[in-house]
Amino acid sequence: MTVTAIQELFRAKRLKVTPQRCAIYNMMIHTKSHPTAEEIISQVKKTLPMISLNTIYYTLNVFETAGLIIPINNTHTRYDTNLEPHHHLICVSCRKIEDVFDDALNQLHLSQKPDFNIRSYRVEFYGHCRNCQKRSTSIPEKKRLVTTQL
Amino acid sequence: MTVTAIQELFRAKRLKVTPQRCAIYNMMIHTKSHPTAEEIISQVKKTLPMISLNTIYYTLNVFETAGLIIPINNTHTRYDTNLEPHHHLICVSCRKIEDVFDDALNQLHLSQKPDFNIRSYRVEFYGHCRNCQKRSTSIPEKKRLVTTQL
DNA sequence: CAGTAAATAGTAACTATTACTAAATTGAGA
DNA sequence: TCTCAATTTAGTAATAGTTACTATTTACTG
Repeated sequence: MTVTAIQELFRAKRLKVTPQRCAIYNMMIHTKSHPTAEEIISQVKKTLPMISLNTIYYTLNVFETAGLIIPINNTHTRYDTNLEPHHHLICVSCRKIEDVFDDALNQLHLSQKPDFNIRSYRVEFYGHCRNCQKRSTSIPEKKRLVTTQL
Repeated sequence: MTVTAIQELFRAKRLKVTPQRCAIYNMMIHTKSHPTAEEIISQVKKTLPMISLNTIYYTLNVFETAGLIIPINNTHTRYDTNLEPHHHLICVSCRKIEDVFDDALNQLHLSQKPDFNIRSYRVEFYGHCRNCQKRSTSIPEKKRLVTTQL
């Protein structure tokens, strides 16, 4: 993805095009790992030395709200005693986690990666729950509101 | 699951049987949600008022290492720009996240829950990577070592 | 029962993230 | 192109989830 393609993507999402945003997104799509905020800033600082962690978090929030990225983890660690394959519906807006029990999903196999000793697995569906579909853009649990439509 | 069954489970895993552990595990398997440490302690305090958050975290760590629970989230939020269905191998020991691209896994469907507007999904496989299988019990990224075998 | 290794709970520290805000920058319209 | 309003940036400070350290207590082994 070229820099101009990134700019077009931002404009399509009604996001302002700033050097910081371009650098952050450019870094993120060119890394194979799933970077943390710290990993992002350490890379981006090579081209934008003055960038703050604050901007990283703000921008990640904007990207997430715009549907450009998905956070894999989340602040509050949640624990599950059910080790059987079962699955989760995660509302990206209000963060609620709902269980799903589905036979077809309980029989997944992974032929590749034989050297990885798999203990369990789960499927996470990301989307908007019934409530958050009504409220459309609101983000109840996160206080900082970003007025970008999804 | 009865209290004696819990005690037997602990002994089978070579964990010491303490009132705190029994109360924590008992609370966790009797809740449908995926409780956070805060939610756990607020419940457990009803029977063990003196229990500390410290013990909650220590015990959760023990349970996790023993393979009794799986944390759904994690401290460092990781971000992913790849919104296409793709998947992750997560080492429960060293926390490394590896990508998996598998055609069969990219065609999952969820018939139930029609009121949840799904944007994307992913499969997470939990287990031990090649390196951590050798080292068996070590937990590189977490500093507090729990000498419980898996 | 006695000895020992692990567990508990308290205090303090750490660290990822968010809040607040003044200054700078972007994009839309004149 | 210039101006202006609204957003974005980056700094400092605060918050909150989690971990570190440690003295005391408790649970298991023999």
